[in-house]
Amino acid sequence: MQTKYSIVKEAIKSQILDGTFQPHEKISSESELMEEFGVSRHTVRLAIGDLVNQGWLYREQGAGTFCADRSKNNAQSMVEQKSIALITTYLSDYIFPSIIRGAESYLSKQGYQVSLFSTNNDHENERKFLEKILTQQFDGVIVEPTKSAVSNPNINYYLNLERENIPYLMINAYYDELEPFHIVMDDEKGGMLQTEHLIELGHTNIVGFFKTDDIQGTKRMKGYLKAHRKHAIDIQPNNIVTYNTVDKATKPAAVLKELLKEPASKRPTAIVCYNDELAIRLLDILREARLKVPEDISIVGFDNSFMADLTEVKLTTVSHPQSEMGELAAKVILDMVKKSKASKKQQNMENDLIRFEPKLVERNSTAPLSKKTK
Amino acid sequence: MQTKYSIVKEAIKSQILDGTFQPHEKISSESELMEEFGVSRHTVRLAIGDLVNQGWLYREQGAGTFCADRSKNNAQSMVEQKSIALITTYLSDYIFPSIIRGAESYLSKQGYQVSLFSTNNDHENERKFLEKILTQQFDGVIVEPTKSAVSNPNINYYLNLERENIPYLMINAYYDELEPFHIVMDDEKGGMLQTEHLIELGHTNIVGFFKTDDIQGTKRMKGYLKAHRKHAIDIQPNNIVTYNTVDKATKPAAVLKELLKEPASKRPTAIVCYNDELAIRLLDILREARLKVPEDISIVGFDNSFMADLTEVKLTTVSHPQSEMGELAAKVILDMVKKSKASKKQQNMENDLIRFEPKLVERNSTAPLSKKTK
DNA sequence: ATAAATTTGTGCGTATGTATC
DNA sequence: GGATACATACGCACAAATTTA
Repeated sequence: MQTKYSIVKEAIKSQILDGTFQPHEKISSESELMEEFGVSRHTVRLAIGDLVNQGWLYREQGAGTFCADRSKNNAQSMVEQKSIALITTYLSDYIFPSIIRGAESYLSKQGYQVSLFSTNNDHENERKFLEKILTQQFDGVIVEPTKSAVSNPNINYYLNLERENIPYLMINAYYDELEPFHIVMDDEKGGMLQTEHLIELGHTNIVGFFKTDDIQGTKRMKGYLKAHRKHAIDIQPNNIVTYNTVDKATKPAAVLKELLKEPASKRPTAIVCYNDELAIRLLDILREARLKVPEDISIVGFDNSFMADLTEVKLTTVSHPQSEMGELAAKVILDMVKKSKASKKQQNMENDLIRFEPKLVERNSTAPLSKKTK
Repeated sequence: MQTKYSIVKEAIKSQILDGTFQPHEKISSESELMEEFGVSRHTVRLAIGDLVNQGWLYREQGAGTFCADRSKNNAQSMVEQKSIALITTYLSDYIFPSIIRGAESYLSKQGYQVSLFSTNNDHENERKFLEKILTQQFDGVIVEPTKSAVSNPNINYYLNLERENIPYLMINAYYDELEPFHIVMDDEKGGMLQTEHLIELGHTNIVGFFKTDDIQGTKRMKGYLKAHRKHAIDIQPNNIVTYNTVDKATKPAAVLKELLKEPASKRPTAIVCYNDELAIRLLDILREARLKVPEDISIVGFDNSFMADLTEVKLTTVSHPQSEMGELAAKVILDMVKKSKASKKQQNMENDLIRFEPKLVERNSTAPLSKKTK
């Protein structure tokens, strides 16, 4: 070892080994080392660069160069996996592909790999995947909660993620027990928008269909109720219909059929739907009943999915950021990953959530209450 | 990656992965690389330095820089990942989510992890992902080819997969140069089914729209031609319309508009579409032109996607196995993985493909040629 | 066999950009 | 906002090892 940079290298290494520099302690800056050893900055950087590559040091731009904590990943051989896990309820249906795409494309661009897990809204699957994620080493996890409105049996697995310092965040909804960072719609406001839009069009007999095993559905329902209260409109007893994942294909359609049997004066003149998927389903029922949308009955969807634009009657609906939400989730999780790697300890985000503002998207499935149905 | 040295780095890594540089072969000298990339020697050295540290290259003073033999250091802890990579063109659109779901659910059940990569039908992205897959260790790869009808610039990467004994298979289409195992529709027969159905309904002036930058489109077109020949029907010169991914949103719609300007006696009475997505798009055009489907004009889609059932006019279309195809692909790839692990040498499958039989799904977008348009 | 050319290794100076405190 | 520290990039010079004429 006679080269200047290896002299510097060895000197620094000694200082680490003899405890002059403790783990996470800042070492001298490059310019200080220049003076100290009487070499150029380039030479200092060569030495430090080698030590960084060998895991002795790590650099932080703007802050300094720090002694690494080598007690940790000794055997780990730094495979540089760079992968993020993405757990969603469904992956092929509805707006989920768009959300996933937003996340996938951003993460790909950043050189991360995306591993997909879909729970089919089943807690058992969620548990299996969390186990897998804990076993292998993922850098971070994006979760779309399974049945977020009911209590979650897998809380312990999430706590383990925290213990192992694997950052995670939730989208669309969150488990209340955990208070994780989450990115959601303002679903309550969305529900209000849907309902107020109809009220402003003159409707007072508005039936609402809400899926209540996830948190979005309960919040949208809350918005529906609030809108009625705000405009001092009584809600007909049969006008709130709740359903679950299991009966989503049958119950709302059946209930609507029943409601339509009422005489025209009593039956609802407008429908608020939990989402576009349901709205499209109900459109079929209305068509069968020979009711014209929006002349005879108005209907509002939620999520502004591709479906809203596909049918003959273009749906009035509420915007959902979809791929934008996915991309934001990707950005935030990478940020969390970076921070967790740097500090190796629990971080606290300034905010614990990001909320997207819903907007009403007016198309032609809603119209003012017409005379004949009055 | 915008820094110059990482551009150089990635470029060199690509050349290693695509086989330009074989193990122990000398790569270009630093001064050659300077000229080639138009950067300073310092930058070249940074790039090479990184790659040396990561084990891609080794340097010999006075002799040159050489490609390392990476097949050796597999001692690398063998984490028993059990993961499969899935490369598709799109992941959020159309029938792809269903295919992916079929594969994902099966692989999950078998304890495999699924990593998703979507190319957006761009060869450049496909290359990036193949590099990633070669770098990390995947057990197997399912590929949905990007622009399968045009020659593929990434053939070398697939050959490298074979060299490294990573099994792969293709779905929906395949690269002709490679003769990989593939699972496809019988697209030619599908095209015939579409066209014959219309011919049997009495149509003779049938316009066909085909996306010809993937192999499915060209095969479906072939089926369209065959059906005409079989029934000895001449094809009007303007009745074959081809388009590509880039102009799919504009060209077919514009061409159809032109065709509809013809007098009723000359204009087509039926349309064969490359897929349902296009059919839905064209339905909009027909609606604008105040033509009733199927009374005034018949239209046939392809793939039997969820879209076919969503619109006011339910599309007559050709079945696509979708999630079934995904699941089969998953089964086959696991089989190949098992075999490749057992024998450690090139396997030959008995068959080199599985072909799904298409079936016509009759709904109400097609009708017998009516008197008035005759 | 020797000299010349080539190629990597070491080292310095300088400038600009960007992140952090 | 300003100071500090690291990140990227270009230029030059000479040394040491190897190959080639």
